[in-house]
Amino acid sequence: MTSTLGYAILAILARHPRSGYELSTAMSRPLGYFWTARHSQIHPELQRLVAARQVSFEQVPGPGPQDKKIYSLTDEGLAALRQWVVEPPQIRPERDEMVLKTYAAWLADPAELIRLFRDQLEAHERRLSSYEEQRASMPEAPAHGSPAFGNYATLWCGISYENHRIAWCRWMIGQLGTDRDLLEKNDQLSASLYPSWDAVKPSES
Amino acid sequence: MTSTLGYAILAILARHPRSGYELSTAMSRPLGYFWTARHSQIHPELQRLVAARQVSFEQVPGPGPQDKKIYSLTDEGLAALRQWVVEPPQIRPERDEMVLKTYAAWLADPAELIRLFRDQLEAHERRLSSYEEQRASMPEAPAHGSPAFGNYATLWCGISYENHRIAWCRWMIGQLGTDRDLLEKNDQLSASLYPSWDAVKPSES
DNA sequence: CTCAACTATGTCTAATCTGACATAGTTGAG
DNA sequence: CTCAACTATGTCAGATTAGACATAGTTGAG
Repeated sequence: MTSTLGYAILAILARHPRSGYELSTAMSRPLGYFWTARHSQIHPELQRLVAARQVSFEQVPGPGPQDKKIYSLTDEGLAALRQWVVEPPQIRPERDEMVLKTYAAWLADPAELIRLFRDQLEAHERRLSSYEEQRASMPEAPAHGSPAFGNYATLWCGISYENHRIAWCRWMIGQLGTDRDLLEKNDQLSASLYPSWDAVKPSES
Repeated sequence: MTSTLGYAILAILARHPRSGYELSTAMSRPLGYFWTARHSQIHPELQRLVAARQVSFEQVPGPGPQDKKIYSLTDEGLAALRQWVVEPPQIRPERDEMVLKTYAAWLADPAELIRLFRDQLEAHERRLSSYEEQRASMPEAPAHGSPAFGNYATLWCGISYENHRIAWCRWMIGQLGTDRDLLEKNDQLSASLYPSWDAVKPSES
């Protein structure tokens, strides 16, 4: 019944109570690296969670114009979150635009592709350093029952992911950088569409 | 103007013409590993692409009840696809449910978590073997201008990704398997919510 | 012969999510 | 003082997507 976004909110509130505004800033960085939501999604979801008695709130006069609503988990919310954590995840279909571009990369100019992958490589290297910095200011092996374990384990995943992505970008740049195909390039790009498609088995995907 | 789904369709049609039905089967396996769509999404999108003159179709009496519509790229569609390939990808926010569960993993029973991560590990190992099989029946280094290069490069990415994921699952299982915290477990799980939250700096996310 | 699986195209509702719109007080830089 | 940035909560229109509904002929197993 509760959506995954709902559980994301519960997971943050389990650390400590927050306002909707604080939740939306938390969902951009660093938690936003694996789950994002705008405030326009968070506010209605909080109302739903309150209706479902999984969170409650307390009105506090904040520094801003309006009263802050500080949300916290109810016992019911905590129980639901605990149950959800160990359930197998929904199979969300992967939709990776870079891989899709790669699937069609044979149609493009290698020099332009190299530029694209160099930019990607830089972005992933930047994110990796940011992760490494975070790891440096973190205890080595937090106890499983402490929130720090959640931070530590997600960070480990992020570092592993960025390393994978960096390796792949470097491999692509290497592949595209060989001279052999740069020479063939012009022929290939000017070749007509479907040169002999009815001679090709459709099973080749 | 054209959506990413539109480019996914163009990318498949660039290999060779297909019907909407064939597109939807292609979008489940193996292309579905990085881009999925149901036929209920594909048919309307094809109508849009026809209206935009990026694809055209030819009616063919198929084996089924209705005429097959065989779609193929127009020159305009091919040009649009080529341009899109080298453009920087949209920043799609990551939404990884397993990592979200990991973020909240400190709340759960380590034994149940191990079960969860073992299942994930097995799933990723299965997918990796399927990728390795595909690689075995594939030329070593296809020319950049041939569709086989697209297959080869996406497969390389998939193998790298599964290796990262497998490494992370194994690391998690190792972390959770230590006895030290199994002993602490009962204390932690029965600890009350927010034991001293107002003593904690809210900056700790 | 019957039934299930496959081929083939389409529509519709509901959920999720983005980006814009709307309002409004505080704080600090120049 | 003024203006931008920040804090703070909310709504709404539109795009994307999943899952169900709808129809209907062919093919092969038992």
